[in-house]
Amino acid sequence: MPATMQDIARDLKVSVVTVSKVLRNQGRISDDTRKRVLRRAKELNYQMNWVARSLVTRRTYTIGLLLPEFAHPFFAEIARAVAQTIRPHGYHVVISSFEEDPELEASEIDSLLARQVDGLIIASSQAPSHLNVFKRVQERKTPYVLIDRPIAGLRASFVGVDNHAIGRLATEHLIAKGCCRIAHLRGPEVRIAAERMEGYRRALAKGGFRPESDYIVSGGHGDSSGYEGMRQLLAVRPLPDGVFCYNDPVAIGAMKAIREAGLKLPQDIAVVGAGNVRYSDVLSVPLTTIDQGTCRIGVLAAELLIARIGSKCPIRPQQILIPPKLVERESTRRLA
Amino acid sequence: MPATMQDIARDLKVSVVTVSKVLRNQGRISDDTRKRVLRRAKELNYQMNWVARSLVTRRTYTIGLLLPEFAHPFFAEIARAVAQTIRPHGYHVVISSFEEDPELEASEIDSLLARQVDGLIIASSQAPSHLNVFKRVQERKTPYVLIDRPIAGLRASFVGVDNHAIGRLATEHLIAKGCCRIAHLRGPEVRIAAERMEGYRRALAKGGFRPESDYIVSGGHGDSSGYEGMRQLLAVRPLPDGVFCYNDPVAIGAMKAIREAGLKLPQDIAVVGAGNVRYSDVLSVPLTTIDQGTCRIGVLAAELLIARIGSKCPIRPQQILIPPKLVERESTRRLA
DNA sequence: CCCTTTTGAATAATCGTTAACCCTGAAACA
DNA sequence: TGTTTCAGGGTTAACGATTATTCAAAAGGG
Repeated sequence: MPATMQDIARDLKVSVVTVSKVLRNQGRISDDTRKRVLRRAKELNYQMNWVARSLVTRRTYTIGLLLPEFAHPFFAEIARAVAQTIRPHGYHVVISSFEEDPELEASEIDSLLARQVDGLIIASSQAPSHLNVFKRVQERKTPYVLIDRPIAGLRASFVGVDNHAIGRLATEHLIAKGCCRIAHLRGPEVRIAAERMEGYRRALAKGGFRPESDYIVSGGHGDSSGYEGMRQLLAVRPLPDGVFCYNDPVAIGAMKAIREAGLKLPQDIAVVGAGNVRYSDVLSVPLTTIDQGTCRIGVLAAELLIARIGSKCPIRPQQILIPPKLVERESTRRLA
Repeated sequence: MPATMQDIARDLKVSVVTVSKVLRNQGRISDDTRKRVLRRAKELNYQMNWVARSLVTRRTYTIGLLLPEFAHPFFAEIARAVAQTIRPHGYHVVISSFEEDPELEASEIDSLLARQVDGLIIASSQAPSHLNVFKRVQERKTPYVLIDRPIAGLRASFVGVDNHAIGRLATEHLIAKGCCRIAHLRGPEVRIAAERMEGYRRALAKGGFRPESDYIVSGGHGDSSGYEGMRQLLAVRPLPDGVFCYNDPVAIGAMKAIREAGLKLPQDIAVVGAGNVRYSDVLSVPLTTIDQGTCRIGVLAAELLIARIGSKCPIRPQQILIPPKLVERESTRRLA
């Protein structure tokens, strides 16, 4: 039903190629013809059929964005940044979330490849032992950039935050604030969480503290696991006077538990989160957190990908680690 | 580089069509041929080229999702629901946000049409006087569903919440809780905000209260405008003892202002939000709010759209209003 | 006036699949 | 024996663009 180049060409008694050239501003076309084509195109309300163009140019101007879940503010923010960064280049983003399910992730990657996306941005949940999907991506020579979660043993571009530094910054801050029994609500069994904990450990050691295993509680990445983790910590004696939480939601859950226990925040227990998620400054006790430059992750990943798509010869993988920044708020504002 | 049906056909000395038929489970093919094709396809790691298929079938199995901004939890949630609902049907979603800019919205819609999406889901920011974009969509006969924000004068399918009921529910709840000076922090100058306010007004009138114009403050939809709006309200005498806020972020901002003023929540001022956004139950004073069935909006819109795409003959537009539900939490839990 | 350039546009050949028809040989039926 | 029927496939022509090549006419040059 919508007009095609053929319609324009027929009406004007020129060839389709001529129309195509005018519309792309390419090739030698007389001013007269150009104007007639343009006019007729406007009259017919012509819109390029991108599917047809993609078939021959092998470019869809579409990139796939694969996220564990995009209701999570962190990933939502990244999605926004990616979309805004690529739009000026004429790209669109096909988004998909796989709910932390590696198999679903793999099948979605294949699906996006079949749709001929020009590139992929992935916050992957694949175990380092299951990298077949990525082999398939590489065979196709579809550029891709990993974000947030690096994968050991995969030579791929990556944009993320320095998780080790997050743990270090948070812990050093708590030490500077005079805490001497610093606990850690760590995240799930993935690399990022391990790195943050390692940063915490190093900072503790450097500060002259001995790490108590009672002070480290494992959990997930939601506020409920933060809440439960904190309840567990509240049973430990002596009570910790500072907690570094895996991320902001966990910290928010932890703060709830602390309040419910009748303890004062930050006087009795100081809390540091990570992520600088929206609303973390609007809580009853605004949360001190480590900003991971969420927005920049999206922007940089997108720019990196676009650059790779643009260049013919494959550039060598590039790793970008964004240095985190401490954002001090009330949850650690105690007499130092 | 990736294998095509031709590669398989050549290797097996059959025609491309035969391969195509096998891969689609269509037509009469002997069991032997079928198996050989399937085997070779697997060997070559064959993946359908959806662009090519789309060109001839005129189906991309892609829908466009247009949102004002998807870092907002409300829209992020909808996006998730939409994506999950359409995935089982083989659809993918191309997402785009237009930052509340009607012109950008229009150009994105055109852009998505050019990409031959099978359908559109839009939370539009178009003024009722600028509906040319939608005329273009209708001309193409691309099915679309409006969400969240209805547009007067547009015969289109719509899924949203009953905003009038939201205002009513919230206000009646405050009245039931014994508030007698109920203020309203209203949203921006759009229809939804007006409807919520109308619900508030009606409920007030029905409860026998006279609406004071001082008690209604206009604002935006972010927490900062809630904060400032509330500061304005705090200067009014007599002080309100209950506030119905346009949405949860506004309510969160308002609660911050109330706390800063040294007032007790909910004893001095009770607060009701709307949206039941994540984290609204994890605040220092968990927020009483009106649940708009965010997830259901996404699911229903997606199902409606898929149904429209599936049916040849255009079904008549369908409007779905989801009844909101009160979620009572601490921010209004006072002696009734 | 003939030859070379330049200009402007047409032709032909894809791109990877699918839709609509057509063909062939063997079994079934009369 | 002649006619159907049907299984199992092949042929041809799109789909709506782009790229590469070719070509005719006008323009320039000696």
